[in-house]
Amino acid sequence: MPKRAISEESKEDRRNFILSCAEEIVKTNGLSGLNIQSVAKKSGFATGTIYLYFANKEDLIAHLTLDSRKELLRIFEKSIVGEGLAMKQLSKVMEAFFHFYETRPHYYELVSFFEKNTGLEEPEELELMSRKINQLVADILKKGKKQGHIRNDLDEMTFSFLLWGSSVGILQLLEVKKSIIKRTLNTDSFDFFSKHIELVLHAIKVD
Amino acid sequence: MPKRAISEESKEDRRNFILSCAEEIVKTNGLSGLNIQSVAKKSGFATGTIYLYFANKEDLIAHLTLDSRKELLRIFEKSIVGEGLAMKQLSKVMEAFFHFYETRPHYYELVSFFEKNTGLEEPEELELMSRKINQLVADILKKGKKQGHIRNDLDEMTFSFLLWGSSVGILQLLEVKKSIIKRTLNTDSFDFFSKHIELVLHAIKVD
Amino acid sequence: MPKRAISEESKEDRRNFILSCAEEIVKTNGLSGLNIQSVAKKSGFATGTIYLYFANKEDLIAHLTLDSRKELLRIFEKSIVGEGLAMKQLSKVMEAFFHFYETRPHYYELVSFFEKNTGLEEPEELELMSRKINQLVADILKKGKKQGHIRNDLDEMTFSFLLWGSSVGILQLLEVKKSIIKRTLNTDSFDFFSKHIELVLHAIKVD
Amino acid sequence: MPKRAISEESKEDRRNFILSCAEEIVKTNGLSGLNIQSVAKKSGFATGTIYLYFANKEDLIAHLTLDSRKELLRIFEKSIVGEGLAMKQLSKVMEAFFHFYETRPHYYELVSFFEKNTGLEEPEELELMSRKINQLVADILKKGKKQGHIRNDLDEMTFSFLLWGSSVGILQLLEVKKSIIKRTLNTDSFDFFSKHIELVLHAIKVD
DNA sequence: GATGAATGAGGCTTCATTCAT
DNA sequence: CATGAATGAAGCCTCATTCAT
Repeated sequence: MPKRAISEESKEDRRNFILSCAEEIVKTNGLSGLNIQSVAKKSGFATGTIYLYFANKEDLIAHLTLDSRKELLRIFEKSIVGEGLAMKQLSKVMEAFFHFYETRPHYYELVSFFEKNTGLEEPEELELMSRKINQLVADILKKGKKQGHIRNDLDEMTFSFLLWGSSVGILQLLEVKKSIIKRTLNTDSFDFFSKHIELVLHAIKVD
Repeated sequence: MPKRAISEESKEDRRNFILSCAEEIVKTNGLSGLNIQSVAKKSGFATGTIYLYFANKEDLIAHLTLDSRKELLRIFEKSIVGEGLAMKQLSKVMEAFFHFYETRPHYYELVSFFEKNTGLEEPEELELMSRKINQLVADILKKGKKQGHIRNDLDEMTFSFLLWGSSVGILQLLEVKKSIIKRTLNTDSFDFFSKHIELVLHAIKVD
Repeated sequence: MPKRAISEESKEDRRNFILSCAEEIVKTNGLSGLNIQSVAKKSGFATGTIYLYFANKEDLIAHLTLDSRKELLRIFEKSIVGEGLAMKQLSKVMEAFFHFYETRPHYYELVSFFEKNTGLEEPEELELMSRKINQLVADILKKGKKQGHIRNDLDEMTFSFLLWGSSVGILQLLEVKKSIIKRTLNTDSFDFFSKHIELVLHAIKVD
Repeated sequence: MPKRAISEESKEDRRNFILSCAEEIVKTNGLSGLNIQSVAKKSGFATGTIYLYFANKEDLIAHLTLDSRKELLRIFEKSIVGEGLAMKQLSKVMEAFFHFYETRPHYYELVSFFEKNTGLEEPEELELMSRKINQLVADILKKGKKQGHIRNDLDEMTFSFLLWGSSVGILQLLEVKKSIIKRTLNTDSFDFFSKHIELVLHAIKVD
């Protein structure tokens, strides 16, 4: 059994290694710059070997996305530790999102990959992570309501979706128009995103 | 009715026809499903003919985007006609955005095309349209401040960018997760987007 | 008749104009950069119009070459005027060749065009000009023999061909390796070609 | 007999095979008749396979040229073996050139390929071979001077370049005008080229 | 398991030439 | 005569995937 366990483990390791290589490529060249040959080269494996670990390119991308979301959930959970106030927690989560995003300028390409390709559904596990992230935000909301700081007439799940969508959209905008925004508004990216946070908090707080 | 004028006109017509064919393809198959050959086939022209009207594929995409933005501006302008209150105008503009978007599920792919391809800058005219749209929103804000309905401590341009980014993001989310949202929240797309409008208005209104 | 004559003339003019435009393109972009569309654009005519003056692209190139050779003959003839000594005349002709060539870096592409395209024969008129140029050199040789300065055991026509071939070859080499030659030999193009002249004269002179 | 070595070797073999197929095409149809598809077809590989062995068409042409030059150097070296007199060696080298060329009517197209395409530089290795060939001739010259048979006032490198250029030019002329030359001069190609050799030797010999 | 050579369809673009007006 | 829009074959190159070893 030990032997098996070891090889199981190393297989998992190799899989993760390939994934990390792929991620680096996406970071550098964007999703469109990702191809199996380059992943093989970077990881030191042969082309065919990649297909031993992933059914196809799409599967690889799915796992790339999944990993990102897993990490995002971890980051979110860490960000609210030790903070009692829901409003503050929300703020922390959003800031964490900003920082997560900043190191992954091409992340939204991954996120949006699955609907760009007609008929492609998100793999199940991927959706699970999304739901967990959603739940985390919804829980904060609920807590905020109890604390009396957040409007009671606000569906938690709806807000969670809206927050996600709007935040991703603004980070995309930053990615696309960073220089224009900087020039026009005379602020840096974080200042800009902070305004978003401020507006969101304002929108949901009890007057 | 000089001959010149006619041919000029019909040339413009054919150009627009090609553009509309391309748009249809994007609608159906997404941007990644757009290729010159398919545009040629759909429009009934030969491959080379497309290149008489557009310098290359990128140029065609640019004009696709440009046309969309032009129409969006038109729609925005029309949406606020006859409405005196800034808050109402903003609401109308956002609703118009929703309806515009609903008929162009792949529009954001166009919008984000130019930065996904490293080094590709937005053509000038394209940026001009963006600026005009931004200005339209900023003007409404300014008016709202005068009317005393919108917070004075809100930079108009910043808000304009944020509104754009968040709205596009939410519409993307709808596109990607329409069914999940419907299932989870038990609402339709417009209801969902209306919540976004409501939150935005709440965020900026004078208490 | 006047009218006809005029239009005849202007037709010839337009033809020459097109030719000069084509030549300029070859000068700038090389023969491979020459295409009917660019000739049309540069000359201000429509694409189809070019085909009213030249049967096809090949025909146009043939006339381009023909014109060059005509001018070359003119230049050769002028170069020997007023010079009585055959050896000096030969020297003058070769110098003239160098200068002619220098302003037409892509001339040899034209010269060699006709055999690169399998089965293509030189148009008759083109050959006539070649023969005339050959004759001019042969005549100088004959004269030089009479003057007692040039070896009698030298077939004039053979030499004429050899001179042409070797000189074109050396000018091509200069074109291709100008910088290497300059660097390696520490001379300029004319110095280099002068060595060629010197060697040729040395090779044929009576000891 | 390690497996690695075998596959390495066979890979090299296949590469050479592709090269030889390409060479045959150039021989038959000229450089302009060379296209990747035809190389693939002739070699029995798929289009994409060619790109496993050569980065692009240009690279393939470069190696075609390189191979030719390598062989030319080999031939030159062999041609002078066992011959002590520099003048005789030069003669042998030139004869060898003639024979080499005769079996490669399109060789000069390869040689001149790299400058016809603006901005295209000769690959380094290619230049190295040129330099070696040049050096071989220069060495013969030097030796001839020592032997007292070749003029001392002759720069070896200059002569080497001139010899190359003139010889290539004459062989090109032969290629283009073989039939005219035959008809006009009543000699065969080798006789014609021999005259060139004779003139060159005459030009450099000590009187 | 691992390899990596091979595949070949697919996509972009060019350009000589034609032809209806 | 002149136009210039249209053609479409041809060529370069990429890359997801397969399969024999």
